[in-house]
Amino acid sequence: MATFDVKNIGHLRPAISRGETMPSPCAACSIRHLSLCAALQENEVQEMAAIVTTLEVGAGEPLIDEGQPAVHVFNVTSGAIRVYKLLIDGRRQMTGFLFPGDFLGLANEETYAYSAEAVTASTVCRFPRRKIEALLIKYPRMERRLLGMASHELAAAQEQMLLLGRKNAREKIASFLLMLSRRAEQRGLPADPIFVPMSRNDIGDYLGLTTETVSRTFSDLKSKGAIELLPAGKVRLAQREHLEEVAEGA
Amino acid sequence: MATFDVKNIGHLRPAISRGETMPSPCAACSIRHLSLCAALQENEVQEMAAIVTTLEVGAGEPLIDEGQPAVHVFNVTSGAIRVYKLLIDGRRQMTGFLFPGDFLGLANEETYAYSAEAVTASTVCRFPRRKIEALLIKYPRMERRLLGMASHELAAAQEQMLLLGRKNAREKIASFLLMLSRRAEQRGLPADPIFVPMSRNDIGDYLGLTTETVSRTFSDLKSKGAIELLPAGKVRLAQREHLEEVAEGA
DNA sequence: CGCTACGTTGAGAACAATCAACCCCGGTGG
DNA sequence: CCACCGGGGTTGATTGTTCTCAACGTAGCG
Repeated sequence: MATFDVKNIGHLRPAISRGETMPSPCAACSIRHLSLCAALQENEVQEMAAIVTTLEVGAGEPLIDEGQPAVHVFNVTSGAIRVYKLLIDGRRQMTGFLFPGDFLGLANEETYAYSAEAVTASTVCRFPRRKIEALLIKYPRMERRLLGMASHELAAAQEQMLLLGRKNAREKIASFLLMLSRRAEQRGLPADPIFVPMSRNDIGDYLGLTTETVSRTFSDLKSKGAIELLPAGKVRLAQREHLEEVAEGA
Repeated sequence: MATFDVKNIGHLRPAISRGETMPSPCAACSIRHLSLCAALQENEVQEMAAIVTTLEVGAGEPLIDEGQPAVHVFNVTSGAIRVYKLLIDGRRQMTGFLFPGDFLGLANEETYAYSAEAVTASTVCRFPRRKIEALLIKYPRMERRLLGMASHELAAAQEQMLLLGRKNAREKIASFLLMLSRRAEQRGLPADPIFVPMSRNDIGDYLGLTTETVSRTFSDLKSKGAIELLPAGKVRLAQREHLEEVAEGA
């Protein structure tokens, strides 16, 4: 047990600190085309680089705590982040899994409305919210990009509501696997043997199911030949067409 | 059965047409402070008025069909609108109920990702999407307001995911009634005897329940004295504190 | 080498869905 | 005028999917 860590802060290790003396991490950012920074021109990237801090977050470590002052926004650059809300008795609903390029921390209120933790060891770019807001005013193109990302997220949230409210366990799992596949593809990773870094419990909390039901449903899909469970958390979508049909409720 | 109506179009009756010859409907708009137009100054309101069409939509009539080209955006000015997505076998998930001031039609893609219908007779302001986009570029303040509305909606969507994935029937109904109460209050209506214009079936499709479960849960809350069912779709929240606790999962 | 976290599988329970009957009300047409 | 019809709501009986509780296997790690 660490002895001198400030709670929820000490684990966040700056990997590369403020931009001025170091080479800009943004210039070489490999996922910029996916991120908020896609909207930026060269000189604007400089301004972002000047206010960014690159952080490493270990597996399971918190990044955001619901209810805390919303002083930072983040951009995921590697790894996977889980975002969730809790009921007071501890029931948890994952509202999303974030991958490189995804944005995190948008808040209307003065406090975060959700919590976020690393699923696997991850790196994120952290920006002071106030400074980002100033940049948004200065560069409307960036604000437009952010609006685009927000409305994209909104569409995804509505799709997830359809899943949570109206799909059964098998349809939920099929939808989930296909979602991971599509997002991997967007990032230039293989669309078929997909990497599933999160636990059965995490998946359950994302889909409104229990660990056991997730496990049973995986087993069921496997026994029917629709998927194959490979070592190291990889899953092969052996019958993608079939999975698509199941996911749509056909 | 109407004989000459163009399908899904004929029922949309322009109440007041384009702004130029008519007195601007926007100038007297009573819910402007709640709407996108809250961000506008007098001369900017003129520009909105120039591109707006005010429509009346009868109870049950469609406003948006999922998959159709997203050529308009809307602002609700009276009544109530239901927004939903369907699975191919007909299962329906309501993604929201919209009331005066709420915005509708934001789309990243070229087509709508959801459908929308009037719950009760309603009026909406309709704007050509292209022209609104031009105004957003011209007036960044308006774009900022829209981003604020989008991130507010995103927070609401996450709250709804928590409800759909992790709350039981009683908690869902309690949350729903309190949501209606808060939104009525925001609009200057009484927060307590609330008006519930939508059917049990609509409520079920919003909460991920069946009609029967919604009805039973209402009856149950009534028998426990938590609510009172008044005539004309009004509901009294007799024990608001208790409902709050139930809704939070306490 | 044991501990813990995670995953799987089984048995039984529970909550909500399904199927069904009935009521009430408003609209329509005989 | 009134009988009929259809939609919405309520309630009951039964079913079924998922949850809960439990046991056990396995892999990683101190």
